[in-house]
Amino acid sequence: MQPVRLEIVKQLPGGARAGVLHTPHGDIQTPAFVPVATKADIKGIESAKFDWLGIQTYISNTYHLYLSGLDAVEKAGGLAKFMNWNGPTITDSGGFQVFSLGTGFGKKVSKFTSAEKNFPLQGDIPRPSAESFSPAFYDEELATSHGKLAIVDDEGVTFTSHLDGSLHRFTPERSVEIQHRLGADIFFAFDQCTAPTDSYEEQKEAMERTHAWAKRSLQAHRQNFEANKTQGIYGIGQGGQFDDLRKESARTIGEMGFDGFGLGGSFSRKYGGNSLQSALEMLKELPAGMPVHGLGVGEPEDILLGAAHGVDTFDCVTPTRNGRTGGLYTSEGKIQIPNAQYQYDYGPLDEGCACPVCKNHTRAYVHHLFRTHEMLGPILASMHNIFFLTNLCKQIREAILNDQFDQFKDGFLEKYRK
RNA sequence: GCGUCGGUGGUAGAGUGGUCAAUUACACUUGGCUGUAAACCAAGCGCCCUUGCGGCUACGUAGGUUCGAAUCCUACCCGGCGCA
Repeated sequence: MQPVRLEIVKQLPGGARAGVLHTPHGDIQTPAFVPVATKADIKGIESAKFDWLGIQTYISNTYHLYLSGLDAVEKAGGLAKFMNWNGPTITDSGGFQVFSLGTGFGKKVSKFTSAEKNFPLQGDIPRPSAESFSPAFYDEELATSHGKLAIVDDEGVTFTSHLDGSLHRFTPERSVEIQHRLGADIFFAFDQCTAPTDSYEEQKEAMERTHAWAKRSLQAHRQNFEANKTQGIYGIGQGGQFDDLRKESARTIGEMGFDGFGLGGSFSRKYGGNSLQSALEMLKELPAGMPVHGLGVGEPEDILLGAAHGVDTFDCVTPTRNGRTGGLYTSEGKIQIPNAQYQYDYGPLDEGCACPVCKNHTRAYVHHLFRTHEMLGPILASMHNIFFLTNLCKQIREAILNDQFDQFKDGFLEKYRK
């Protein structure tokens, strides 16, 4: 019996579907929004409040927990127990950090043949073979800030810790091993993330490397008998904004035998255009019934778009990062609660919102908390935002079940976009 | 009363003859945030306009020295401290 399985309750002709994602630690009603708990916490919100906010599961990060806390998590009995959470958990592979700390961070990226370089690898870090050091990436800004390097080669990734500049190395096998130790119900294969602005050649290279890493990640997982019974592994597809690459990637990953599929890439506007639409082309190429997760998809419009195509789960930092920095989601679009206009606004954060924050507090109060730099401000804002997105998914699910998805979507967007 | 130190933009506080409409921080105004190097980042922040290495008014008040003053001199006003 596979540990992770999607039960499709209803699927519309257009692709949108409502289902139940079964995991060893419980079911997830889909579509579902998955808050990000990078370092074993949804920033500012303890697990006891998760139910209250409609949180069914969350996703933590391999890279961050590897750098600090891995042993403590493992000794506690895994991510969920460590956080005193009795539901399903997910971990991301760390592939995004390679992108975020490497080529995606800053714009000055130059290539060189790293086989010529003599890296000061320490301790028991396995040195990659010279022939595997094909064109790699060197980030000048990172090198400047740490005096070190961020490198991708075919075997894996050598990187410097953003915390202390120390040198580390991830391979697909290493990422899987760490994720086994974290023990989440669902985890992701190690991949190479790209930016929408990357060229066709760069996307193709990253996609092919991701495929090779996916195969190795899957193999590393299947070889672990215990982990196979208790954890499901999702493969990640890449391809940027190029439909042919996306389809090829989906077919390749789709037939490898993963328990689920992740839409990879970065959908942030700061890296260029929006490649989400291209990524959604992947769904048509996947095996029927395979659960699909949208990695880093978290703007309401994007969740609606993804759900319309059949994406089952979405994770994103948007509710917590926006919330922490003063941005609130409302049914009439995003607002900046610290702005002067809310100083004497004694209405709820969002009219009609059923979240615990809106029931108990006013815009004027949250505005005041931000102005005075009280930590409760970012916390309340994050809570409201998370509820907004989990509730959006809940409404999407109900709309699908009631054959009213299109009406709901159009109605929501019309109001949201003002 | 005498002596002494000081009065700079919303606040604190730099500057002590030209490169000063004035460093910096905070405050204020606004924008951004999509698998979290993020309780963050960015822009603006005297007035005017045909927005320009533009004009005008500004560093307690009033004069003065100087080609040129927030910066030097004089008087006055105000404040801290010390002595009477």
